[in-house]
Amino acid sequence: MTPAPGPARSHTATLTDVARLAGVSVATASKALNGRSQVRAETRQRVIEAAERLSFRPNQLARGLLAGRTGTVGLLTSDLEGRFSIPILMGAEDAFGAGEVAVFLCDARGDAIREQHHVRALLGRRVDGLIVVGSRTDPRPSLGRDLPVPVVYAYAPSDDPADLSIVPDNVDAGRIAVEHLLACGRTRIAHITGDPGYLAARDRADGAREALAGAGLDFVGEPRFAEWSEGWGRAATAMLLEGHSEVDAVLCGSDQIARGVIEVLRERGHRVPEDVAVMGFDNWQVLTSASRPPLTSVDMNLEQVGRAAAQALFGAIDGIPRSGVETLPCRVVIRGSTAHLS
Amino acid sequence: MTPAPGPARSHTATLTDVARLAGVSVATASKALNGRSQVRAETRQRVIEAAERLSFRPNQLARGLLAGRTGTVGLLTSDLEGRFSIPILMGAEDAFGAGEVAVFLCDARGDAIREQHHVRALLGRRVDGLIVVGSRTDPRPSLGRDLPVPVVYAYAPSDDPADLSIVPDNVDAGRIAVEHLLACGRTRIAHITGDPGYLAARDRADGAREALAGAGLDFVGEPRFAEWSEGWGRAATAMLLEGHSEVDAVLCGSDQIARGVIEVLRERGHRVPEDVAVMGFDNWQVLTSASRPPLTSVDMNLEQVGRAAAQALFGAIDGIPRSGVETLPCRVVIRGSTAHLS
DNA sequence: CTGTTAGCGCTTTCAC
DNA sequence: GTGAAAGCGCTAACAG
Repeated sequence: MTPAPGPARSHTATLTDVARLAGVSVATASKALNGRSQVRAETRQRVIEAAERLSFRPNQLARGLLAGRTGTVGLLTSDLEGRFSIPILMGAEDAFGAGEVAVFLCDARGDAIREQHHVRALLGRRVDGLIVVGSRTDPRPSLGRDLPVPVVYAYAPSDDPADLSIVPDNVDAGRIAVEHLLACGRTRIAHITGDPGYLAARDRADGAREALAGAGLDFVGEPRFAEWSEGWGRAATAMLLEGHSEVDAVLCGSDQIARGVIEVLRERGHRVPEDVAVMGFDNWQVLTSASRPPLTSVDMNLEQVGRAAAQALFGAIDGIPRSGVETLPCRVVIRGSTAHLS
Repeated sequence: MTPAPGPARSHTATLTDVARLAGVSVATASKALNGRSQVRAETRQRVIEAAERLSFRPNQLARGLLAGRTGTVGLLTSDLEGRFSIPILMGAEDAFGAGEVAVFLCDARGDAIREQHHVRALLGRRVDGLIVVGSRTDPRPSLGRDLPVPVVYAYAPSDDPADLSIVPDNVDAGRIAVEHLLACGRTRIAHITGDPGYLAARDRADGAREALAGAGLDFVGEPRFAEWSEGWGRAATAMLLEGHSEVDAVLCGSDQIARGVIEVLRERGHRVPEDVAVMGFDNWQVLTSASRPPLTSVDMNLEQVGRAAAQALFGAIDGIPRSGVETLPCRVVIRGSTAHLS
């Protein structure tokens, strides 16, 4: 009368089995395997051997039940296909994987209901904490203050300042991008970027303008906002060249836009980088390295965002909470599409 | 004397709390909440209200401990950054998320040691099953036959035929690609593809050649194997045009290669698709839709691979194991880069 | 219909 | 040093 038509689980070895085989009590077996000091060396050895023979793995469920801590965390993403979630997720997985923490992955598909459902499920599994990964840097609704476990928001900050959020510093990203172009001797810099509804687009533009102002300059023409696409990069470049043929650098809001920009520049006989330097954001390898010339780009250090979020969560679990929005610096990755004026 | 400097867990409500508040025994509370029939309606109501007031969530650890089933599975990837793992992972997450199963994500970073470590950790957490996601379609070492839970391999098949593997049908993919080109009236078809060390490259070429043979044709020139890159696409096209200017279609081993091919074709004054049709594999949106013209490509249906793997795992957990390598069909996504000859 | 009892696998006092 | 016993939160027998 087996409980179910279930799997032929050949009774995974339990501590009781180990203890019996070693001829000791479960208590002693437990102590022996967990390195407790109150065990005779010879006994410990016998237990360890028994455990090995049975390929015993302690049941973490039972442990967690007792300890009140499960060594698991929930990773809640809103869109897995988006390419920003993945590096963050990798960073987090990395930081956790090093320790003894396992990660539950849940994708809410951008749906609040689904998200709520996942949160409840995760809490039922008694995760020790939650990381919420957004797909854009605009603030998102907080999960609330009354959760029984700490939460860290990554990439997309929570709209509640009492929560802790870790995000890349897009303003600074715009700043260092322009600084690089200035260092290359460029002074007539245009900006072609993406959807103005994205905070990232506005932040980058703001930072860039700030850096220009610091050098007593401004953009050539107004920044052009529209779409994060190659097509827009092409269209905007055509327009730009008509009004401002004196341009010597184009800062693009994304690598995709930059690809389009470069393409049209070359078609129109402008050499990159000799005549016009081009740089993008995101440092998306498949685009940057296949570009002709390879594309200089600002890397948002997303893996680091993930790692930092994981570490912050650790801290919060251990009772050292932080709050507010913390930003992480980005970095310029220099390739052939920008170069010093000779 | 709290157990640890741990989180200020304000004592998450337990079934005992609910029972006390409702004025019944834990057993009755359990029955009431789980829809067991032997409870008076009025009592059940009282328990449910109590549970709600305490925002009680049943502890899945305790449940799992008792049931011998945890409702969790492990998803073992070898390279998260690779773009093939993600859709598969999404499909699997999707199929599971619909039910009551939670997914542990582990990335082995292509390292066998790390993988082994993750497997042990997952078994310790008593997952009900494992999905192993590879990053290429070449067979990979089996995790072994003596695991206490069922395993399904996705994308990369196991080298042990006793295991169950779900993979896209690359031979058929090559076949349907050529059939599409033939349907477009093309007969002088060249093949530029990636690393010959990849089974996927060889399979696709084999399938393509088979379909050509069926029409009494063969490739124009020998298939050119080298790298999965735009750069190789460009170089190979230059070579191709020298020896075989009569070509009227190029089947590319990947979308990246196709992008390079199209670029050089256009530079050399060949119209796409009027003079030469071009198609790729993978249907990687960012590349296919930004291409000029948009790129026809073979989609490997990876989400479906993930979903199928999840379903197969369900089956195996319920005691209906399968084995061997099962292939799933791919599909041609037609865009502007291929067109009927007028 | 409801409550008592036992036990899932493990760790932890506390006697011996 | 070692073992007996209690209990983490829950469900499933079995009594009442």
